[in-house]
Amino acid sequence: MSDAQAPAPTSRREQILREAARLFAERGFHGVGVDEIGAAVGISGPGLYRHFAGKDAMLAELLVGISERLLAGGRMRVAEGGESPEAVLRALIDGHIDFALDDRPLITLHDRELDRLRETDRKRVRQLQRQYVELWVDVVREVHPGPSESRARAAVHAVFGLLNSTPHLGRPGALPGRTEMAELLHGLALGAFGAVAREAAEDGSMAASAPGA
Amino acid sequence: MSDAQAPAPTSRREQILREAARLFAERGFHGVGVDEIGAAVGISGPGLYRHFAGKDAMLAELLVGISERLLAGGRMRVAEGGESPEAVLRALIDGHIDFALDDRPLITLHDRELDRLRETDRKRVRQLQRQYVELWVDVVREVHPGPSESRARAAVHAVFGLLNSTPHLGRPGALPGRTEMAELLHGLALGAFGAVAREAAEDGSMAASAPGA
DNA sequence: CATCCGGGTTAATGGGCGTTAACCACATCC
DNA sequence: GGATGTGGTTAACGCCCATTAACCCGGATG
Repeated sequence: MSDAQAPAPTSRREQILREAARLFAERGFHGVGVDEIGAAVGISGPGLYRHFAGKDAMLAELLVGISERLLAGGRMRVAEGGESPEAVLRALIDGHIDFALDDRPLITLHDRELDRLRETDRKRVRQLQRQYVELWVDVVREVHPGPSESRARAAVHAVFGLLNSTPHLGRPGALPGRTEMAELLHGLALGAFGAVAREAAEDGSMAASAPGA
Repeated sequence: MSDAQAPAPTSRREQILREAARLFAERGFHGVGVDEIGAAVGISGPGLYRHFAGKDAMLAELLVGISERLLAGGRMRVAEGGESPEAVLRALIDGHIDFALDDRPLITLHDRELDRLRETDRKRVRQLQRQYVELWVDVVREVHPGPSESRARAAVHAVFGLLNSTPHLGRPGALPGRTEMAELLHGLALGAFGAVAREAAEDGSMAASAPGA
């Protein structure tokens, strides 16, 4: 009915990438054999070389791809510009959460296997990541004008760690479902950012804030 | 026979472990060769086998070791029991931050290479981790009685991600120094935990979704 | 002095794995 | 209906690397 011979729909290549991402995330780049990746998509062994130059090329495409999509998504949300900086920040957070929850394996790879790339690809990924971070930093500083740039940057890194924590979950149903999880993460991230502002306001001394019990 | 155990403070074995941790964290377990580890401590190649049964044994000892130390530290702080649950939580946070900042490579390994362990070691590490998490969950719920247990657990996981974010830093001096960083992370973690309480207070329902079942 | 033995060394072994070679089947095009 | 190209297959090659073998040396031991 749909797609008959459209220019490369969702087949093979992407299927391979998806499975490779999952396997790499589970057992690490070096921990996965080419044969396993093949098996995961029904073909076996060197058949993959009809689609990719090699194992490295798969990883490179995955990492560059996700970095680009993250940055593009972020830029889009910033460009759309909500009614306020706060709205933009919330949009950034939600976008990142969607990524973390839906593309869990990719998020894992993103900060785990970067060093396995060829110099040139690695530089590209790093640059994209840096731009993404700076995007957040700008928005955060707009919302919370207090803290220094380096503080804001560190906070952004930390919140990324927080949002990306989903991959490290305990398997069973010991944790909330997706929508509740998204909502919770959103709140945690906002709370963290709020703290950096509050802290800067009070400065130095310990917070010890027992919020109106 | 004679147990002339030299009280050697930092002896070989530990030196090897430290270097192995650093290398594993940098390039992944499979990414670093036995020869490299040897070279890092001045001996070369199979000389390591005078100290360890094999490469796996090193990783196992590292992961079990860090998990035990984390849990022991946590238990100690809980046992000491500050003047209030809040104080205990702050102590837990500070302890974890010290770990994350001082034993960066180990923290990295901790959630990166767990699957490379033999079944038995892996189970042990998982159990230690779980106990550590539950320790936090109890304290958090004492401080913030609102949220459900699964929410609290997810929040703890997320805050771990936040606190462990230090390894993923950009290299240069684009980030605060150690003491400032510790203080900042402390504030972020508290802010995040505070948020989960506030959030639960506001909409107060929907917590009843029993997982699993 | 002879003997252990802890801690090293280099050389050999062996398996795993990425990649390449050689070959094949089918659809499409002219 | 033969040429062609696309997506597979299995077998072979070669490297990397963990582990083991065989040998060695300095210092306690006695």
